[in-house]
Amino acid sequence: MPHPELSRIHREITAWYRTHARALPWRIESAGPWAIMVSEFMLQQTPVVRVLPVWEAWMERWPTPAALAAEPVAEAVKAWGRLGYPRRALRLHAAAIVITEEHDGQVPGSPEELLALPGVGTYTAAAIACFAFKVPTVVVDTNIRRVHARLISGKALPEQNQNAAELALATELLPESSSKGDDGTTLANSWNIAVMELGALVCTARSPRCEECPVAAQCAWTAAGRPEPHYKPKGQPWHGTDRQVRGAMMAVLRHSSAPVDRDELLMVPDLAIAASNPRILRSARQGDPAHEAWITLHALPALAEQRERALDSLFSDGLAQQTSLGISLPG
DNA sequence: GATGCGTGGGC
DNA sequence: TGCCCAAGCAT
Repeated sequence: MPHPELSRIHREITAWYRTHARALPWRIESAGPWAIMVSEFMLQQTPVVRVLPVWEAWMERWPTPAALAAEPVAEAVKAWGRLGYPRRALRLHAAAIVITEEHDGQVPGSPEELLALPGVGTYTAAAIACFAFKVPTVVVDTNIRRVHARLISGKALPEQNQNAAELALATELLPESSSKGDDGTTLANSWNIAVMELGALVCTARSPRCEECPVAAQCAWTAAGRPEPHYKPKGQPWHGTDRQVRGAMMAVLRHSSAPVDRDELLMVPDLAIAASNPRILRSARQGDPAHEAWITLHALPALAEQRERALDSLFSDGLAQQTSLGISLPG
């Protein structure tokens, strides 16, 4: 059933967005589909403040998909820096190649075509279509899910896994796109970005700023007395995991101009041994990021077997390759 | 559908 | 300090 005050909620949240939205560079008028697509890849599980400088450098260096596609994928991985989840850099590069070869260098505008690109899933396809091409499609991300859970369903948090009911709810809540603005924007486009921003700035996961919320009076969660979550989010282990070792190995590879010897990557955790290693000594200048990466890797108390496993997973993900000269980022 | 996948900041 | 979280995707 439709929410009794839905059109009021549409107005309140989109009006709030117009006065409170952050001025992000991929939101300005001149930001094209590629700029938006790059931002969406980087923003997958990574906060805006950390994306900003990397996005600026990326767009400066690769202003078009073809520019990125023309470079070895290792350059993309290095430029990705410390954003995390470096597989995203591989996929963005791969997507740039597909766009260059199959879409005449232009980011496609339909959710279906976007979905076929590497690294583009349901959310990213919808987001690019909505924000870059003004397609009035349903967008569902973690912010939007949380706002819906509170505002409509009266719960502190959405379910741990997105389900069909959430998609159905998001579809019901999407405004009609009967009238278009001068730039082709419909209320549906504005609604999607506005709800996301509300979730990011006000209706946050922890310590929501309900006193600043434009729809606090309509909020089912507030009306219910803001009950606690009905489940405990399960934290991801980090210390001592393969992921930690992978991350440290990737940092070494990013900073290595030459291929790295396999035995050095797998060297047993021992700072004394590491510090006496000729390669590491060579980079032992003060503040040298390459040296820092080596020290970090060899300070990890990881078993030899675990290091083998981590390295194998880098190979199978395509983040590292074995050449006759040693291990390096993929060509 | 449950897992694995980085990184760093905030509380 | 340790834990939680951040515009998900692929398998």
